[in-house]
Amino acid sequence: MTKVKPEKAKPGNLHPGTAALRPETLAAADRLHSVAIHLLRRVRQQDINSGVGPAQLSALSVLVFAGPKTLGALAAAEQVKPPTMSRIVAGLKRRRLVEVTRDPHDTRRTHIRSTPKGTRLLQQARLRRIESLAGILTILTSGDLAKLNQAVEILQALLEAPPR
Amino acid sequence: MTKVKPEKAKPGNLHPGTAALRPETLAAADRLHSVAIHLLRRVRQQDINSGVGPAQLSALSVLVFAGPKTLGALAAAEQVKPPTMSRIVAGLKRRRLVEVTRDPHDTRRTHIRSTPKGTRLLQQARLRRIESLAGILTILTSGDLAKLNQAVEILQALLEAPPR
DNA sequence: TCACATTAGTTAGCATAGCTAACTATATTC
DNA sequence: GAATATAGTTAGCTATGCTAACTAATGTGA
Repeated sequence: MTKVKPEKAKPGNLHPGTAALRPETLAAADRLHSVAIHLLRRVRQQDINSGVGPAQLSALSVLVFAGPKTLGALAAAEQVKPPTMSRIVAGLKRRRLVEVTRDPHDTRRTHIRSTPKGTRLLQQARLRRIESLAGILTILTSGDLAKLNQAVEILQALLEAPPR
Repeated sequence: MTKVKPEKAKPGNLHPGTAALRPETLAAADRLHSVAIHLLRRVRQQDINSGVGPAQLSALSVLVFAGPKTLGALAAAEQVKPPTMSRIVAGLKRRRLVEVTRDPHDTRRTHIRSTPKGTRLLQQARLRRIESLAGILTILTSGDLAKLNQAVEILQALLEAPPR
């Protein structure tokens, strides 16, 4: 947290360029929000077993699935400022989960990549999460699972659209 | 983070009492997991405007929507240990967002309730989140919105079922 | 070419948030 | 009434977020 203390805001004018939101859209957003929170809270418990903090795990995930990145690019991907990412990477490096090299053409830049150990650890942590979630989903009928998949597809498309 | 460093785990035996998970269930869990992460990451950006940290905001949310709680009950609701909640409540108290009183029948216990200021702040923060999410959902056709609502209902039921 | 501006990361210092261990104070139990 | 159990707090560690200020390297332009 920073020292910012607005603590005052006028609801209704938060999306200046957006027309008034319909009540049913707001209600849907509310329920979706709540369900997403509870879902992730459930699976997040699994991460304790990895022995690595959430920010390090998340950054490592980017490196494993999107390939090596410079520190700045990694910070941007994680929506975090460079000093924060600098420390997260230091932690990963200390645990030998990533390798850091200097760019030969621009020695200001650093390239960060997951080590085999890092990739292994991430895959296991990810599997634990996914399995814990899948364990919940097994109760579903195949029909309900299909409906769920449909909704996930809709949301994926929505999130890929550029933010207005 | 604590000093726990298992960093080793055997996938496949993580749910001892659970039969092997079907690949399509795992795939569905994977996609659902990913979409939930990106969704919440998007709305979480709104919280910066509240001037209160995420743990305080979340605890305040419990107090506003579920009513007053003892420190222990609040810690349990937030899946956090008592010392952690003790500090979170101290922060909320310092900002005059909650009131803390002692139980007259058992003076070890403290009762924590949101102040009007706390309730106002939370409602505004919540509205910002919901509106930012609803803003994304407005792109949807009413058919897609209905499908989404269905899926949310399915998930709600699933999460209310007791964890095995 | 050399001064200046820009860019990439790091360091320092602050606040928040998680934990365990150890403590205080109060209730409960035998 | 002594021992035990329960509710919270304090102390001290790690981790994660920020801004401000720094170093070092690169790019630009007169």
